[in-house]
Amino acid sequence: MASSNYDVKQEVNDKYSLRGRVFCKIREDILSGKYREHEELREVAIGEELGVSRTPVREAFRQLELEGLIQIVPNKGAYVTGITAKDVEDIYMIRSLLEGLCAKWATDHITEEQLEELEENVYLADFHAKKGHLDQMAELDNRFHQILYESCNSKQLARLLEDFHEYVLRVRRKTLANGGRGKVSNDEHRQIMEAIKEKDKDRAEALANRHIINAYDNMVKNGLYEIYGKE
Amino acid sequence: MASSNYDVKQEVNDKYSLRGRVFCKIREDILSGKYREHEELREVAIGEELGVSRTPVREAFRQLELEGLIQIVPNKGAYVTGITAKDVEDIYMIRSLLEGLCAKWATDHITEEQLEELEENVYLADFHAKKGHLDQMAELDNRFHQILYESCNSKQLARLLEDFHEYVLRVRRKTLANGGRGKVSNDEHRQIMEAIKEKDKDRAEALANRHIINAYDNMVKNGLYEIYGKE
DNA sequence: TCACGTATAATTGTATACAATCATACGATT
DNA sequence: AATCGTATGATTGTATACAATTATACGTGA
Repeated sequence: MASSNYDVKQEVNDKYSLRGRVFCKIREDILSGKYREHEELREVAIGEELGVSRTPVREAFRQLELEGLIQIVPNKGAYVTGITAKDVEDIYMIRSLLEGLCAKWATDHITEEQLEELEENVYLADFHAKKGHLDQMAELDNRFHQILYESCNSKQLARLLEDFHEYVLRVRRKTLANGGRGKVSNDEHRQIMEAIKEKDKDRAEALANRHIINAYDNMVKNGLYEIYGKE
Repeated sequence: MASSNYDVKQEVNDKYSLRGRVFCKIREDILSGKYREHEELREVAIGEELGVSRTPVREAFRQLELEGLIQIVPNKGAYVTGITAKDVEDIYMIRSLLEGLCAKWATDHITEEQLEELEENVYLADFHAKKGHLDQMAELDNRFHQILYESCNSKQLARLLEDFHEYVLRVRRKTLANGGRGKVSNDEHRQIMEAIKEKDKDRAEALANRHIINAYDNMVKNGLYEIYGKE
């Protein structure tokens, strides 16, 4: 599962280079929760763990800082950024608008192949929802949105949404594992897919908008973001 | 003028440290057009120019890559990213939505002081518009939007908008220097300010939306983005 | 003349060494 | 006992050295 989540960065940051590997590894460790919020990351420790010197680690840190995953205090250290409840709410509201725009643009630019993959995705997800296969559901959900990003014909928007998508991974993973939402979420995917298929871009936009808001509401309803600080 | 544009990054990247200075300097040189699109940036050359070694330069490169200003090809080099006409269009459309959201949120959270500074800003800009003071107009325009970013009560949204705001600086600067738009733009600022003052968040959102679209339309109308490639 | 391969130079990638800064602990002074 | 100052250790910041990779130039062969 992790593979598809981080592949996204390959273009800008090929993970087969040392630096790329270091970057991806630290990022994965943060997103997976291995490094906790406000934890201090030491250059040598991480370097030794990954078998590299401080240099690649430092460069990875600079990037992670700009991604917002860590915060570097000059001459002091690097600390894992805490995501507050407010941050999560903001990001979902922003994402709602952007996913809507993405769906609208995708309606104009999606290819036959991409549309078919969307249909297949929804169909498969239906199956896994019935079976209760949470990992596959998460994977398919990722892929559904990824297809839309790819088909919106905008590198700028795609880059932005990919960043957000990953940023809330810590939260989102827990959300999908929650009862019922997987099925409902996929129904919303189907509606979005059908709107795009019928070239109704305004409906696609509105549905995508709603889809993200619903995901957020569901998260709040289940108190899933109490895990984050109130600050 | 440059000072206020780059101050924004101070928080994440204090410019009084060596690395911060290097980062800001290179960024400024790219935004100002000193380094042209697709130009290759060599670590030693820039290091010598700034009187530092390759290490801080490399770290700055990593950040600039993530900001989208340069692209690093492994084992080859760092190249200034070209902004295409399509990129500019996309960014304005995205910004339109986000500036709208920002204005909406600002309506709820703006303080008396911030509102007063907005009023003062609009009043002053009116004066400079009549006098044809383009530099001051640009400065006030930056500040107007910056105040909104600060008053929207969302670090996430503010960070995003600040990034975009800077990203299109190369374009925007030319736009404002264009006849008439300065005055019209400030009129739109006034309307937005008044909507916020009257706590009409939906109107503020719609006006802010429109404000960015208008800026873009004006740019297109004047053929100002022909300077970028068509790719 | 053109194509290919090798050698050399240039540039980036990584590791290490040293300098500067910050945190901690201990002791002196009040 | 509490507080301040200093000393020591730990950590980051920067510079440099070396390795790996890539680009260029030249020469050889067809």
